[in-house]
Amino acid sequence: MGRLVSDRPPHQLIPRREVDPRQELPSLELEVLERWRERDVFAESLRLREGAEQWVFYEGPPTANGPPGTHHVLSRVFKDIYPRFQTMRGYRVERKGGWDCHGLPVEIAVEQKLGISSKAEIEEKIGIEAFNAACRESVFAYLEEWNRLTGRIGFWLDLDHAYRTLDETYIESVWWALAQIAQRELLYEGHKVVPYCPRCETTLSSHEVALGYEDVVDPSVYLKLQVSGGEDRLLVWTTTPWTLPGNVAVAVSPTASYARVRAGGEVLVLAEDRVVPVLGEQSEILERFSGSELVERYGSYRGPIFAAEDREEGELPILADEFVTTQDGTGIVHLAPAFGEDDYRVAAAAPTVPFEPTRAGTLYNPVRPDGTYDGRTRSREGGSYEGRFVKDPALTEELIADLRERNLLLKVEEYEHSYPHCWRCGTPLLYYAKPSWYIATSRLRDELLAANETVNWYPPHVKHGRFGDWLKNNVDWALSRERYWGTPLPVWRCPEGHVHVIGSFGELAERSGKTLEDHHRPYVDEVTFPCPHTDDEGGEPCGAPAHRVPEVIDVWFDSGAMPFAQHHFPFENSETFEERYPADFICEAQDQTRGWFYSLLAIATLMSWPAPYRNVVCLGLILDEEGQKMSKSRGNAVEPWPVLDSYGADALRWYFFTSKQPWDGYRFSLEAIGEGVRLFLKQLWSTYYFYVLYANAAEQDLRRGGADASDPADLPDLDRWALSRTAATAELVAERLDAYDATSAGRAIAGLVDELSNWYVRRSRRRFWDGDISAFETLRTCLLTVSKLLAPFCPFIADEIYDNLDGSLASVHLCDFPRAADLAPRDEELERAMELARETVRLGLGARGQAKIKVRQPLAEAVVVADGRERLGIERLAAVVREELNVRRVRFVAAAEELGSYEVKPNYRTLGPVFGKEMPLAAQAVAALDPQRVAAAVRDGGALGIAVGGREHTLTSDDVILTMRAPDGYSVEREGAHAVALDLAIDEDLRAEGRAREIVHAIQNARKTAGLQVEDRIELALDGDASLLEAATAHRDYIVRETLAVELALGGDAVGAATFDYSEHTEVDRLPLSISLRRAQSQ
RNA sequence: GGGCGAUUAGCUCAGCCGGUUAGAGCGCUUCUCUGAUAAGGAAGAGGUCCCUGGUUCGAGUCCAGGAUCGCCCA
Repeated sequence: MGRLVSDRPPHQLIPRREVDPRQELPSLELEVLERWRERDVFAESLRLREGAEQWVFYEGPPTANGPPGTHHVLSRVFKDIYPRFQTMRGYRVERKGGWDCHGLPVEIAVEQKLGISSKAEIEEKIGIEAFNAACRESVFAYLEEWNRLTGRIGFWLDLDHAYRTLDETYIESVWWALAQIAQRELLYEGHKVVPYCPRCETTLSSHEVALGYEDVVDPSVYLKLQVSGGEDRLLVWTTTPWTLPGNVAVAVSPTASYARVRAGGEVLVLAEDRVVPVLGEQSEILERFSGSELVERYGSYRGPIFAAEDREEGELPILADEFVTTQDGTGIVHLAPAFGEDDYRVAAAAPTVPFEPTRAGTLYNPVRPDGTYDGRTRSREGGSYEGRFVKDPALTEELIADLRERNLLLKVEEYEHSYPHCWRCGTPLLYYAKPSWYIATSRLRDELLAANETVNWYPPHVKHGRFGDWLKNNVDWALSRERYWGTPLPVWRCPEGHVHVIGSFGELAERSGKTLEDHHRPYVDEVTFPCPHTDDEGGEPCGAPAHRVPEVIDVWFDSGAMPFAQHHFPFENSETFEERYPADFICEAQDQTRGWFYSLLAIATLMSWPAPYRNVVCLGLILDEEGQKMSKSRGNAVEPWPVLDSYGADALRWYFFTSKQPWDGYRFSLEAIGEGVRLFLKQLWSTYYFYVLYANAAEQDLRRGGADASDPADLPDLDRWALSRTAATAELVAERLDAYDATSAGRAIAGLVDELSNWYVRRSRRRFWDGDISAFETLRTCLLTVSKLLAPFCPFIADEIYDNLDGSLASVHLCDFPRAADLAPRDEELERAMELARETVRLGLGARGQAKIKVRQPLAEAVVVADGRERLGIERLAAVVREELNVRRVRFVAAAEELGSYEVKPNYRTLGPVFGKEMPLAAQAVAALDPQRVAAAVRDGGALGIAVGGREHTLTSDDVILTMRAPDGYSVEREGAHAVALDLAIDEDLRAEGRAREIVHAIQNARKTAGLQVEDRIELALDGDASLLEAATAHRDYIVRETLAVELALGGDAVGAATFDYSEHTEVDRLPLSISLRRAQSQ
């Protein structure tokens, strides 16, 4: 941060400290962090807005049981920028942190640490109490690192009062919500078909399933099931014959084509595509019809396939559903809702199947949790399969033999496929319906969709795309998990089956007479109370002992409850909750569409509240430079700390904000971060450094000048231009940030900094050297405005600049965001004029380049072709053009005839809609006009008509585009309607001035080589070619002034090299020149 | 298999309501300027706007189909 200049009384234009032009940004950031801490800036920024209208942010809680990665930095900086912006706009933006504490990932981490891998081991070896204690500890293993990173990247979040989903208050709010849901009769016990290991008796996560795929050979069984009321037989294919006792229906594809086929004296029905593969070339197709027609025609078949003591012979329905394909098998599948997810879904939806998912008892499942049949299924001879393991090959043989005996079997083949096995014990997994608690969200589908309509999504396509589709296809929320570390499901049930949902800890204590300090498992499992259920007439309560069901709840319910649970609503803080509902802004990665974005909306809708958020920013994925997903196993993950240490947080933030729209995902590139540092942060820093350097150098002048700001109207055009551009940028940045478009906003700031650095400062150097107060005022105002605009993006460098150039508040983050009213008024005329002047300079430099004449060589005249307003604009800034092009005069020519002739083209954009199909003819008509007449007419506002297809049209100036044609014999650069020509004649006078400038340039280089400071005065002697000395004599004052020479000796006699510290021989214009100089002793 | 998104210069990205010679930055080549700036300026090389159809007077832009990549879901 440079040394503090403390002996200096404060003056508005004089910075507090000097600045290191080569400042390392990461170390600067650490100092700024320290300053924030000392001045308690974050808390102060909240205090400052006390009583102001709230702008609400919800933190989606991460889990702290692993280290934070680069993708977390991404979401955290986006969670930071908008709250900072809105705070500066005057809102009060509380930023309560949060931690997601429960769930399977935590349990798995603990299992690994303890060296166990099954539920049995948890319950028997470790015990739930010890296991959960370990989880509680493990979940915050990386809390320190999370907090450190959060601070380091400048994410202002209230970590001291972060909510935690494991807190008692949090759990109680969740229970309350579930009790509300139960009261609306939206909570029910059904089944969920899950991958299940019958040996471990445990459900496997999809990740675990993926671990255990193996290629196996299973029997592939073709069944022929006789339709009701006819002899035709449906050909049904399955590779899991053990599921046939659970069969309740068959399904076909509604759209596929099916065929009746005569084969071996029977008529079989199967998908037309499958006739040849299954039955061979010889089969005779009798008839074809679609799946829907098949359903209509047959309706049902004779079942059940295996007799059971609780099932009667009768008819089972044929259903149609899209999930059935004709890629293999027969295009007809059997449905056993207990053993297949599709089966379950289709059976549940069909009114003809006596199965209602919300009534647990209606699911037909003849297999026990250990993978053996219960006593119900009967063989052909009436024997029982009780106790037989369903995947036992011997049993499979018996089942097949039984089918064959009953003439239900067409054939058996072997089928090789990839099938999931338990990664722990190798047992083939069963898809098996496990009892599970659901929330009937599908009944609220319309409400969910309506709530979604009130939300602004960024990017917008998520609303009716990914998220809207998900809501449209909503299925009931499978809420329960047969695990340990989670919010216990507050459902108690008595042996009679009466269910009671507890809505508060107080209620539980009252009913049970027990008070718990920790409502996690296993403690809560031990609490019982007499069942309060009464029958419909009232009367005596049931009174049987009610025990809690063993499940915990889905962690997504935890985090989705955060709008109220973080405040322990409704038990306390009702007002706080109501003030902070809904959120104005949330932001997470796009994978949260089915996660937090959904759980928030679903719970709010279940509570009959409006949508819990108004604006959602969905971030994309971070890929590596090759476009590959970052992963630890692949070793291509970029860790945040090294990036922060070498480039800094501002650099990383800037990259995320401005390199592209965040929802498109990133190809993470250190090079791109470095580019942002070089082209933006360093450019800003050196502009700032320039100001500080010269303000300190011109201290005396600035003090004399007083601190009164000049009247903007009196400022030079260049100043007014810089201020106007700054105001324009401020307007745009606020507008873009309001639209959650940090990318465009940031790029606009970068554009402004570039204009300040490469145009304003470049054009104003001399004024700063001369101590021109209005230049200092202007640049300071622009830099301070930039620092405020930039504060939400790069909070560190912004704060440093503000603190040094102003510092009247403790931090830039306590300032108001720049408003139009506080800034100089826009002067759009001037902005356009400057644009033209810069264009003119560009063309002029091009002309110089073509003529190969260096810019240092002055020329007599630049001839600019411009007319009307353009001419006025450029004329206003002629001094700028003159200096930049190093010409003595700028002359304007209005008519281009002097430099060339016009060419006229039609403007398709305006003429197209008028002429439509006739457009090509109209274009021809325009091209046929005499360009000079068109130019004249347009200039004088005269009218010019064309006639096309019998239609007259009067051309306006917008309807034609006039361009310059190449002239002959001039050095001219043209673009569009502008052209610049240079007078290339160099007389003696110009030559001498050019040489004087070359000499100055050579002396400046010599000064630099000699190691002198910018402000050092010198004694100087020049010798060499006579014509150079002549030029030096002619421009003596100029040379003395530019090189800060207190003495200038010319010619050989004057040079006694020994008395100079530094001396060199060089060439100017290929003529010899020797330069000798030394620092002047006194000034 | 379904849904969503992406595809523009060697690289990273802009490109508005469809308008006729598609832009910027980086990188490369040549030149140039410079006492804040590892910067700036000029010129050059570099494009089948993924492909195929369609709509239109006119398509990078709108529509359909396809390809490739990514994500989500099966």
